[in-house]
Amino acid sequence: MEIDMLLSGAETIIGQEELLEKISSGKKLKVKFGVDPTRPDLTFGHLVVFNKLKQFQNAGHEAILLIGDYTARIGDPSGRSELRPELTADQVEENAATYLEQAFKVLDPQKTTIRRNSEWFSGMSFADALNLTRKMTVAQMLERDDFSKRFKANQPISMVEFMYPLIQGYDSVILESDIEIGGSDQLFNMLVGRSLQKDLGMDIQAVLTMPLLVGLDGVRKMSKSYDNYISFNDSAKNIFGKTMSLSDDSMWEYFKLLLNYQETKINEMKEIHPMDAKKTLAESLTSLFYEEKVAKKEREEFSKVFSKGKVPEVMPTYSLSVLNLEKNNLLNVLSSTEHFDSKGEIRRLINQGAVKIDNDRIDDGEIVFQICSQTNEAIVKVGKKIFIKIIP
RNA sequence: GGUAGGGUAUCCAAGUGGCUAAAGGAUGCGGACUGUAAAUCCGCCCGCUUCGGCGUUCGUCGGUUCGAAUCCGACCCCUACCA
Repeated sequence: MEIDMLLSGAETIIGQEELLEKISSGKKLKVKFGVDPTRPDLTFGHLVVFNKLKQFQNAGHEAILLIGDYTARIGDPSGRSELRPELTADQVEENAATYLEQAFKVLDPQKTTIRRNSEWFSGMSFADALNLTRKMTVAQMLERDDFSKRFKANQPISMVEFMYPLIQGYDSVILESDIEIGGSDQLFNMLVGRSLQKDLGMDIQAVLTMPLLVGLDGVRKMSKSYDNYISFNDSAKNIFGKTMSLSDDSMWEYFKLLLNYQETKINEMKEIHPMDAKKTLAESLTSLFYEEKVAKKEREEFSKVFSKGKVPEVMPTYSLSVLNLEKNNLLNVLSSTEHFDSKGEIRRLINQGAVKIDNDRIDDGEIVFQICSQTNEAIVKVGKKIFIKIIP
Protein backbone atom coordinates (compact mmCIF):
# COMPACT_ATOMS: atom_id res chain seq x y z
CA MET A 1 0.00 0.00 0.00
CA GLU A 2 2.65 2.40 1.09
CA ILE A 3 4.75 1.47 -1.88
CA ASP A 4 1.94 2.30 -4.24
CA MET A 5 1.70 5.70 -2.65
CA LEU A 6 5.43 6.30 -2.94
CA LEU A 7 5.41 5.54 -6.62
CA SER A 8 2.13 7.22 -7.44
CA GLY A 9 2.13 10.13 -9.81
CA ALA A 10 5.54 9.22 -11.17
CA GLU A 11 6.09 9.61 -14.85
CA THR A 12 9.04 7.27 -15.13
CA ILE A 13 10.55 4.81 -12.71
CA ILE A 14 13.89 3.24 -13.50
CA GLY A 15 15.21 0.38 -11.43
CA GLN A 16 11.87 -0.37 -9.92
CA GLU A 17 12.58 -3.98 -9.00
CA GLU A 18 15.65 -3.33 -6.93
CA LEU A 19 13.86 -0.44 -5.37
CA LEU A 20 10.92 -2.58 -4.34
CA GLU A 21 13.30 -5.14 -2.90
CA LYS A 22 15.05 -2.52 -0.84
CA ILE A 23 11.82 -1.07 0.40
CA SER A 24 10.34 -4.39 1.39
CA SER A 25 13.53 -5.36 3.16
CA GLY A 26 12.81 -2.47 5.49
CA LYS A 27 15.90 -0.53 4.49
CA LYS A 28 15.87 3.15 5.19
CA LEU A 29 16.38 4.62 1.75
CA LYS A 30 18.46 7.64 0.97
CA VAL A 31 16.24 9.75 -1.25
CA LYS A 32 18.01 12.48 -3.14
CA PHE A 33 16.54 15.60 -4.64
CA GLY A 34 18.79 18.33 -5.94
CA VAL A 35 18.09 22.00 -6.59
CA ASP A 36 20.40 24.71 -7.88
CA PRO A 37 20.07 27.93 -5.94
CA THR A 38 20.34 30.15 -9.00
CA ARG A 39 17.40 32.35 -8.15
CA PRO A 40 15.76 33.27 -4.91
CA ASP A 41 12.47 31.44 -5.30
CA LEU A 42 11.24 27.88 -5.29
CA THR A 43 8.19 27.42 -7.49
CA PHE A 44 5.21 25.15 -7.43
CA GLY A 45 7.00 23.23 -10.15
CA HIS A 46 9.49 22.25 -7.47
CA LEU A 47 6.62 21.57 -5.14
CA VAL A 48 5.60 18.56 -7.19
CA VAL A 49 8.91 16.93 -6.37
CA PHE A 50 9.05 18.26 -2.84
CA ASN A 51 5.73 16.58 -2.16
CA LYS A 52 7.16 13.32 -3.38
CA LEU A 53 10.20 13.77 -1.21
CA LYS A 54 7.97 14.42 1.74
CA GLN A 55 6.06 11.22 1.11
CA PHE A 56 9.29 9.28 1.35
CA GLN A 57 10.20 11.23 4.43
CA ASN A 58 6.89 10.45 6.06
CA ALA A 59 7.40 6.81 5.24
CA GLY A 60 10.54 6.88 7.33
CA HIS A 61 13.16 7.23 4.64
CA GLU A 62 16.00 9.71 4.67
CA ALA A 63 15.26 12.77 2.58
CA ILE A 64 18.43 14.34 1.27
CA LEU A 65 18.03 17.82 -0.12
CA LEU A 66 21.06 18.56 -2.21
CA ILE A 67 21.82 22.22 -2.68
CA GLY A 68 23.79 22.65 -5.89
CA ASP A 69 25.69 25.61 -4.58
CA TYR A 70 28.82 24.73 -6.50
CA THR A 71 27.00 24.25 -9.77
CA ALA A 72 24.94 27.38 -9.29
CA ARG A 73 28.07 29.40 -8.88
CA ILE A 74 29.40 28.30 -12.23
CA GLY A 75 26.24 29.44 -13.94
CA ASP A 76 24.10 26.84 -15.57
CA PRO A 77 23.88 27.50 -19.29
CA SER A 78 21.14 24.93 -19.83
CA GLY A 79 18.30 25.68 -22.19
CA ARG A 80 18.94 28.31 -24.75
CA SER A 81 22.65 28.64 -24.14
CA GLU A 82 22.26 32.04 -22.64
CA LEU A 83 25.35 33.39 -21.09
CA ARG A 84 24.18 33.48 -17.54
CA PRO A 85 26.15 35.70 -15.28
CA GLU A 86 28.19 33.80 -12.80
CA LEU A 87 26.78 34.23 -9.37
CA THR A 88 29.00 35.23 -6.52
CA ALA A 89 29.41 32.93 -3.56
CA ASP A 90 27.44 35.41 -1.49
CA GLN A 91 24.50 35.45 -3.86
CA VAL A 92 24.43 31.69 -3.98
CA GLU A 93 24.56 31.50 -0.20
CA GLU A 94 21.72 33.94 0.05
CA ASN A 95 19.64 31.97 -2.39
CA ALA A 96 20.50 28.73 -0.66
CA ALA A 97 19.36 30.16 2.64
CA THR A 98 16.00 31.22 1.26
CA TYR A 99 15.64 27.87 -0.49
CA LEU A 100 16.01 26.10 2.80
CA GLU A 101 13.61 28.38 4.51
CA GLN A 102 11.11 27.72 1.75
CA ALA A 103 11.78 24.01 1.58
CA PHE A 104 11.05 23.64 5.25
CA LYS A 105 7.60 24.94 4.67
CA VAL A 106 7.04 21.50 3.18
CA LEU A 107 9.69 19.22 4.61
CA ASP A 108 10.32 18.38 8.20
CA PRO A 109 13.61 20.12 9.03
CA GLN A 110 14.40 17.64 11.79
CA LYS A 111 14.28 14.74 9.40
CA THR A 112 15.89 16.33 6.37
CA THR A 113 19.54 15.94 5.50
CA ILE A 114 20.97 19.01 3.82
CA ARG A 115 24.05 18.63 1.70
CA ARG A 116 25.84 21.07 -0.57
CA ASN A 117 27.86 19.89 -3.50
CA SER A 118 30.57 22.45 -2.85
CA GLU A 119 31.52 20.07 -0.04
CA TRP A 120 33.09 17.73 -2.54
CA PHE A 121 33.55 19.83 -5.64
CA SER A 122 35.33 22.87 -4.29
CA GLY A 123 38.27 20.72 -3.29
CA MET A 124 38.28 18.52 -6.35
CA SER A 125 41.40 18.52 -8.46
CA PHE A 126 41.32 19.08 -12.16
CA ALA A 127 42.71 15.61 -12.70
CA ASP A 128 39.80 14.12 -10.78
CA ALA A 129 37.41 16.21 -12.79
CA LEU A 130 38.97 14.95 -15.98
CA ASN A 131 38.62 11.43 -14.74
CA LEU A 132 34.94 12.04 -14.41
CA THR A 133 34.68 13.06 -18.03
CA ARG A 134 36.18 9.72 -18.96
CA LYS A 135 33.01 8.03 -17.83
CA MET A 136 30.84 9.29 -20.60
CA THR A 137 31.22 9.52 -24.34
CA VAL A 138 30.10 12.32 -26.56
CA ALA A 139 27.70 10.00 -28.30
CA GLN A 140 26.12 9.15 -24.97
CA MET A 141 25.77 12.81 -24.14
CA LEU A 142 24.13 13.44 -27.45
CA GLU A 143 21.45 10.98 -26.49
CA ARG A 144 20.04 13.60 -24.22
CA ASP A 145 17.07 15.00 -25.97
CA ASP A 146 17.80 18.70 -25.85
CA PHE A 147 21.46 18.12 -26.71
CA SER A 148 20.63 16.13 -29.79
CA LYS A 149 18.04 18.65 -30.89
CA ARG A 150 20.41 21.52 -30.55
CA PHE A 151 23.20 19.59 -32.17
CA LYS A 152 21.06 18.79 -35.18
CA ALA A 153 19.91 22.36 -35.40
CA ASN A 154 23.50 23.60 -35.38
CA GLN A 155 22.94 25.36 -32.12
CA PRO A 156 25.69 25.81 -29.60
CA ILE A 157 26.30 23.38 -26.80
CA SER A 158 28.97 24.40 -24.38
CA MET A 159 31.42 22.00 -22.80
CA VAL A 160 30.30 22.95 -19.36
CA GLU A 161 26.85 21.74 -20.24
CA PHE A 162 28.30 18.34 -20.86
CA MET A 163 29.69 18.49 -17.35
CA TYR A 164 26.35 19.00 -15.70
CA PRO A 165 25.07 15.46 -15.98
CA LEU A 166 28.39 14.23 -14.65
CA ILE A 167 28.33 16.66 -11.79
CA GLN A 168 24.85 15.66 -10.87
CA GLY A 169 25.71 12.00 -11.22
CA TYR A 170 28.74 12.39 -9.03
CA ASP A 171 26.57 13.91 -6.35
CA SER A 172 24.72 10.63 -6.26
CA VAL A 173 27.99 8.75 -5.90
CA ILE A 174 29.02 10.81 -2.90
CA LEU A 175 25.61 10.67 -1.30
CA GLU A 176 25.24 6.96 -2.00
CA SER A 177 21.65 7.63 -2.85
CA ASP A 178 19.24 4.73 -3.24
CA ILE A 179 16.81 6.75 -5.25
CA GLU A 180 16.90 10.11 -6.92
CA ILE A 181 13.77 12.04 -7.69
CA GLY A 182 13.33 15.02 -9.96
CA GLY A 183 11.37 16.60 -12.76
CA SER A 184 11.08 14.63 -15.96
CA ASP A 185 13.54 16.99 -17.65
CA GLN A 186 16.15 15.62 -15.26
CA LEU A 187 15.85 12.02 -16.39
CA PHE A 188 19.05 11.91 -18.35
CA ASN A 189 21.12 13.53 -15.64
CA MET A 190 19.77 11.15 -13.06
CA LEU A 191 20.56 8.18 -15.24
CA VAL A 192 24.16 9.31 -15.37
CA GLY A 193 24.15 8.92 -11.62
CA ARG A 194 23.27 5.29 -12.15
CA SER A 195 26.11 4.73 -14.60
CA LEU A 196 28.66 6.31 -12.31
CA GLN A 197 27.53 4.28 -9.35
CA LYS A 198 27.54 1.12 -11.38
CA ASP A 199 30.99 1.88 -12.64
CA LEU A 200 32.25 2.07 -9.09
CA GLY A 201 30.54 -1.12 -8.09
CA MET A 202 28.14 0.67 -5.79
CA ASP A 203 24.47 0.06 -5.18
CA ILE A 204 22.67 1.70 -8.05
CA GLN A 205 20.11 4.36 -7.39
CA ALA A 206 16.60 4.08 -8.71
CA VAL A 207 15.31 7.06 -10.61
CA LEU A 208 11.85 8.49 -10.29
CA THR A 209 10.69 11.40 -12.37
CA MET A 210 7.67 13.53 -11.70
CA PRO A 211 5.74 15.23 -14.50
CA LEU A 212 6.47 18.85 -15.16
CA LEU A 213 3.81 21.20 -13.96
CA VAL A 214 2.30 23.46 -16.56
CA GLY A 215 2.68 27.15 -15.80
CA LEU A 216 0.05 29.81 -15.26
CA ASP A 217 -0.19 30.41 -18.98
CA GLY A 218 -1.41 26.85 -19.37
CA VAL A 219 1.04 26.23 -22.17
CA ARG A 220 4.67 26.16 -21.13
CA LYS A 221 6.16 24.44 -18.14
CA MET A 222 6.19 26.42 -14.96
CA SER A 223 9.45 28.26 -14.82
CA LYS A 224 10.93 31.35 -13.35
CA SER A 225 12.27 32.43 -16.69
CA TYR A 226 8.81 32.36 -18.25
CA ASP A 227 7.41 34.27 -15.33
CA ASN A 228 4.43 31.96 -15.19
CA TYR A 229 4.94 30.61 -11.73
CA ILE A 230 3.70 30.58 -8.18
CA SER A 231 6.45 30.57 -5.62
CA PHE A 232 6.68 29.21 -2.09
CA ASN A 233 7.22 32.77 -0.99
CA ASP A 234 4.18 34.30 -2.61
CA SER A 235 1.70 35.96 -0.31
CA ALA A 236 -1.53 34.16 0.45
CA LYS A 237 -3.26 36.65 -1.77
CA ASN A 238 -0.98 35.91 -4.66
CA ILE A 239 -1.11 32.15 -4.33
CA PHE A 240 -4.88 32.40 -4.36
CA GLY A 241 -5.07 34.97 -7.14
CA LYS A 242 -2.54 33.33 -9.41
CA THR A 243 -4.28 30.01 -9.03
CA MET A 244 -7.56 31.59 -10.03
CA SER A 245 -5.99 32.90 -13.19
CA LEU A 246 -5.36 29.36 -14.39
CA SER A 247 -7.39 28.12 -17.28
CA ASP A 248 -10.00 25.51 -16.45
CA ASP A 249 -8.18 23.00 -18.58
CA SER A 250 -4.95 23.13 -16.67
CA MET A 251 -6.35 23.17 -13.16
CA TRP A 252 -6.78 19.39 -12.96
CA GLU A 253 -3.05 18.92 -13.28
CA TYR A 254 -2.66 21.04 -10.22
CA PHE A 255 -5.13 18.95 -8.25
CA LYS A 256 -3.27 15.86 -9.26
CA LEU A 257 0.32 16.93 -8.94
CA LEU A 258 0.18 19.39 -6.10
CA LEU A 259 -2.61 17.99 -3.98
CA ASN A 260 -2.29 14.33 -4.94
CA TYR A 261 -5.95 14.04 -5.81
CA GLN A 262 -6.88 10.64 -7.16
CA GLU A 263 -8.74 10.15 -10.41
CA THR A 264 -12.09 9.53 -8.76
CA LYS A 265 -11.81 12.63 -6.62
CA ILE A 266 -10.90 14.72 -9.61
CA ASN A 267 -13.90 13.43 -11.49
CA GLU A 268 -16.06 14.50 -8.58
CA MET A 269 -14.60 17.97 -8.80
CA LYS A 270 -15.37 18.12 -12.47
CA GLU A 271 -19.04 17.86 -11.62
CA ILE A 272 -19.18 21.17 -9.81
CA HIS A 273 -18.86 24.63 -11.34
CA PRO A 274 -15.30 25.16 -12.58
CA MET A 275 -14.96 28.37 -10.69
CA ASP A 276 -15.88 26.72 -7.42
CA ALA A 277 -13.52 23.88 -8.15
CA LYS A 278 -10.80 26.41 -8.81
CA LYS A 279 -11.55 28.26 -5.64
CA THR A 280 -11.21 25.01 -3.75
CA LEU A 281 -7.90 24.42 -5.47
CA ALA A 282 -6.71 27.91 -4.68
CA GLU A 283 -7.76 27.62 -1.06
CA SER A 284 -6.05 24.26 -0.65
CA LEU A 285 -2.84 25.48 -2.22
CA THR A 286 -2.87 28.59 -0.09
CA SER A 287 -3.31 26.55 3.06
CA LEU A 288 -0.24 24.51 2.22
CA PHE A 289 1.74 27.58 3.12
CA TYR A 290 -0.56 29.55 5.36
CA GLU A 291 -3.08 28.78 8.05
CA GLU A 292 -6.39 27.48 6.88
CA LYS A 293 -8.26 30.46 8.17
CA VAL A 294 -6.01 32.72 6.13
CA ALA A 295 -6.78 30.72 3.03
CA LYS A 296 -10.46 30.84 3.77
CA LYS A 297 -10.23 34.54 4.22
CA GLU A 298 -8.57 34.93 0.83
CA ARG A 299 -11.39 32.99 -0.73
CA GLU A 300 -13.90 35.40 0.78
CA GLU A 301 -11.85 38.41 -0.23
CA PHE A 302 -11.60 37.11 -3.72
CA SER A 303 -15.33 36.70 -4.09
CA LYS A 304 -15.90 40.08 -2.59
CA VAL A 305 -13.40 41.99 -4.70
CA PHE A 306 -13.62 40.24 -8.03
CA SER A 307 -16.99 38.59 -8.18
CA LYS A 308 -18.92 41.32 -6.44
CA GLY A 309 -16.70 44.23 -7.38
CA LYS A 310 -16.29 45.47 -3.85
CA VAL A 311 -13.25 47.04 -2.29
CA PRO A 312 -10.67 44.86 -0.54
CA GLU A 313 -10.29 45.00 3.19
CA VAL A 314 -6.72 46.20 3.27
CA MET A 315 -4.93 48.22 0.65
CA PRO A 316 -1.92 50.44 0.44
CA THR A 317 -2.81 53.84 1.82
CA TYR A 318 -1.28 57.19 1.02
CA SER A 319 -1.88 60.47 2.73
CA LEU A 320 -1.97 63.64 0.67
CA SER A 321 -0.43 65.65 3.47
CA VAL A 322 2.44 63.21 3.78
CA LEU A 323 3.03 63.05 0.05
CA ASN A 324 3.07 66.84 0.13
CA LEU A 325 2.88 67.34 -3.61
CA GLU A 326 2.87 70.61 -5.43
CA LYS A 327 -0.34 69.68 -7.10
CA ASN A 328 -2.66 66.98 -5.87
CA ASN A 329 -3.81 65.83 -9.25
CA LEU A 330 -4.41 62.20 -10.07
CA LEU A 331 -1.26 61.88 -12.13
CA ASN A 332 1.09 63.17 -9.47
CA VAL A 333 -0.53 61.25 -6.70
CA LEU A 334 -0.40 57.95 -8.53
CA SER A 335 3.15 58.46 -9.66
CA SER A 336 4.27 58.93 -6.10
CA THR A 337 2.77 55.63 -4.97
CA GLU A 338 5.49 53.42 -6.44
CA HIS A 339 3.02 51.13 -8.16
CA PHE A 340 3.91 52.45 -11.58
CA ASP A 341 7.07 52.72 -13.60
CA SER A 342 6.52 56.11 -15.12
CA LYS A 343 4.09 58.92 -15.59
CA GLY A 344 3.74 57.86 -19.17
CA GLU A 345 2.42 54.52 -18.01
CA ILE A 346 -0.10 56.19 -15.75
CA ARG A 347 -1.24 58.48 -18.55
CA ARG A 348 -1.70 55.49 -20.76
CA LEU A 349 -3.73 53.71 -18.14
CA ILE A 350 -5.92 56.75 -17.67
CA ASN A 351 -6.43 57.11 -21.40
CA GLN A 352 -7.34 53.46 -21.63
CA GLY A 353 -10.04 53.83 -19.06
CA ALA A 354 -8.30 51.76 -16.44
CA VAL A 355 -8.56 54.22 -13.58
CA LYS A 356 -11.51 54.75 -11.32
CA ILE A 357 -11.89 56.94 -8.28
CA ASP A 358 -14.64 55.79 -5.94
CA ASN A 359 -16.05 53.77 -8.80
CA ASP A 360 -16.20 56.61 -11.31
CA ARG A 361 -14.10 56.19 -14.40
CA ILE A 362 -11.62 59.03 -14.78
CA ASP A 363 -10.28 60.11 -18.13
CA ASP A 364 -8.33 63.16 -17.05
CA GLY A 365 -5.06 62.88 -15.18
CA GLU A 366 -5.16 66.52 -14.19
CA ILE A 367 -8.21 66.10 -12.04
CA VAL A 368 -7.47 67.28 -8.53
CA PHE A 369 -8.22 64.99 -5.64
CA GLN A 370 -11.30 65.78 -3.72
CA ILE A 371 -11.72 63.50 -0.84
CA CYS A 372 -15.22 62.71 0.20
CA SER A 373 -15.77 64.49 3.47
CA GLN A 374 -18.02 61.78 4.82
CA THR A 375 -15.71 58.81 4.46
CA ASN A 376 -12.57 60.91 4.58
CA GLU A 377 -10.93 58.76 1.94
CA ALA A 378 -10.85 58.11 -1.77
CA ILE A 379 -10.39 54.70 -3.33
CA VAL A 380 -8.46 54.57 -6.58
CA LYS A 381 -8.76 51.45 -8.63
CA VAL A 382 -6.32 50.88 -11.45
CA GLY A 383 -6.96 47.97 -13.72
CA LYS A 384 -8.44 44.97 -12.02
CA LYS A 385 -5.97 44.34 -9.31
CA ILE A 386 -4.55 47.57 -7.98
CA PHE A 387 -6.42 49.33 -5.22
CA ILE A 388 -5.05 52.37 -3.49
CA LYS A 389 -6.56 54.34 -0.67
CA ILE A 390 -5.94 58.07 -0.49
CA ILE A 391 -6.54 59.98 2.72
CA PRO A 392 -6.14 63.71 3.43
C1' G B 1 44.54 28.69 -38.21
C1' G B 2 40.93 29.19 -42.53
C1' U B 3 35.77 30.13 -44.44
C1' A B 4 30.92 31.94 -43.80
C1' G B 5 27.21 34.26 -40.88
C1' G B 6 25.95 37.35 -36.83
C1' G B 7 25.55 41.19 -32.36
C1' U B 8 18.69 45.73 -33.11
C1' A B 9 14.03 47.41 -27.56
C1' U B 10 11.86 42.22 -22.03
C1' C B 11 12.61 37.88 -25.64
C1' C B 12 12.49 36.26 -30.93
C1' A B 13 13.12 38.98 -35.33
C1' A B 14 12.79 42.64 -39.90
C1' G B 15 15.28 46.81 -41.41
C1' U B 16 21.47 48.00 -45.61
C1' G B 17 21.67 56.56 -46.10
C1' G B 18 16.50 60.62 -44.85
C1' C B 19 9.28 58.88 -44.76
C1' U B 20 12.84 54.98 -38.36
C1' A B 21 11.66 55.50 -31.63
C1' A B 22 12.80 51.65 -35.56
C1' A B 23 8.10 46.31 -39.42
C1' G B 24 6.27 41.58 -37.55
C1' G B 25 5.74 37.90 -33.66
C1' A B 26 5.77 36.52 -28.41
C1' U B 27 5.41 38.04 -23.44
C1' G B 28 3.23 41.97 -20.62
C1' C B 29 -0.47 45.83 -19.56
C1' G B 30 -5.47 48.06 -20.34
C1' G B 31 -10.59 47.77 -22.32
C1' A B 32 -14.99 44.71 -24.06
C1' C B 33 -17.11 39.81 -23.08
C1' U B 34 -16.84 36.69 -18.50
C1' G B 35 -16.12 33.23 -13.76
C1' U B 36 -9.89 38.36 -12.08
C1' A B 37 -11.16 32.33 -16.01
C1' A B 38 -9.41 30.37 -20.82
C1' A B 39 -10.46 31.49 -25.98
C1' U B 40 -11.81 35.81 -28.93
C1' C B 41 -11.99 41.08 -30.36
C1' C B 42 -10.01 46.16 -29.74
C1' G B 43 -6.10 49.37 -27.82
C1' C B 44 -1.20 50.36 -25.48
C1' C B 45 3.83 48.91 -24.99
C1' C B 46 12.05 53.61 -24.48
C1' G B 47 11.97 57.96 -20.97
C1' C B 48 10.27 63.00 -19.97
C1' U B 49 6.60 66.57 -21.57
C1' U B 50 3.27 72.95 -20.47
C1' C B 51 1.10 67.49 -25.78
C1' G B 52 3.91 71.70 -29.60
C1' G B 53 7.83 68.90 -28.62
C1' C B 54 12.41 67.35 -25.98
C1' G B 55 16.04 63.57 -24.55
C1' U B 56 18.34 58.79 -24.97
C1' U B 57 18.59 53.99 -28.15
C1' C B 58 20.24 49.45 -32.87
C1' G B 59 27.98 45.44 -29.62
C1' U B 60 32.20 49.54 -28.41
C1' C B 61 35.12 53.71 -29.93
C1' G B 62 36.25 56.90 -33.83
C1' G B 63 35.31 58.71 -38.98
C1' U B 64 32.47 60.10 -43.74
C1' U B 65 27.84 62.93 -44.54
C1' C B 66 23.36 68.42 -44.27
C1' G B 67 21.65 63.56 -42.31
C1' A B 68 23.81 56.81 -40.07
C1' A B 69 20.90 51.06 -37.00
C1' U B 70 22.14 51.53 -42.22
C1' C B 71 28.64 53.61 -45.40
C1' C B 72 34.21 53.41 -43.75
C1' G B 73 38.12 52.05 -39.94
C1' A B 74 39.67 49.82 -35.54
C1' C B 75 38.33 46.96 -31.53
C1' C B 76 35.26 43.54 -28.41
C1' C B 77 31.99 39.42 -28.39
C1' C B 78 28.97 35.18 -30.44
C1' U B 79 27.89 30.99 -33.84
C1' A B 80 28.45 27.23 -37.49
C1' C B 81 31.52 24.80 -40.89
C1' C B 82 36.56 23.15 -42.59
C1' A B 83 41.32 21.94 -40.60
